[in-house]
Amino acid sequence: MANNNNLHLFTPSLPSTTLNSHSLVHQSTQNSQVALDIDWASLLLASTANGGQKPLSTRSLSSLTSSNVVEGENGGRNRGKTGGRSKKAIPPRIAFHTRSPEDILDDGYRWRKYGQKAVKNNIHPRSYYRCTHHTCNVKKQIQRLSKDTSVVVTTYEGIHNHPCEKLMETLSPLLKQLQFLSRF
DNA sequence: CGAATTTGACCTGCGC
DNA sequence: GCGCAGGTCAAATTCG
Repeated sequence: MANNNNLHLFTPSLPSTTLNSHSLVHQSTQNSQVALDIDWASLLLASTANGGQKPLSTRSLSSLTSSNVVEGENGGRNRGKTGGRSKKAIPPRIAFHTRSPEDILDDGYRWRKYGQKAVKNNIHPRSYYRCTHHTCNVKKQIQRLSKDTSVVVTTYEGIHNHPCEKLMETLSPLLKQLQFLSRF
């Protein structure tokens, strides 16, 4: 893991699949519960700042990362045929270890699955998700550890350019009320 | 019926 | 250069 300049690895374990957008409940190996507050936005920004320093060596972290996807258009079949692959953008990546019976953590965003792949040395397949927001190409990979099947590794790639939908859902009535009250 | 998921094919990068 | 492994696409299928 020493050569993962671009990947931040956290190992909180969740008792449930609910991932609050601002905090995690961290369960250590001794089963003692520790509240862990995380400022997600600053985490993401921090990883961005660290981002473009050096190319991430692929296939590291037991194949958690790879591909250095070219942003946006030109995916898929006709790639490379007509040449001209531009410089690779290396999006920031953050990996979470979570102890959960469920694979998919509810992080407040909506994700659409676009692939699943069997990974070497792991009986569990890796799932690939993309944010469903049309202007947002944040991706995440979900993989269960073969050693400890109760641990799910979630790797986020990129930064959301839109607010968390669930958070906005929760906050919008409050905001409306605030706006109403501020008129007085 | 539209949205989401599944799944096989295809593409790319890396190691030998 | 070749083969392997990982990542993505898109048609088919399933689900709400």
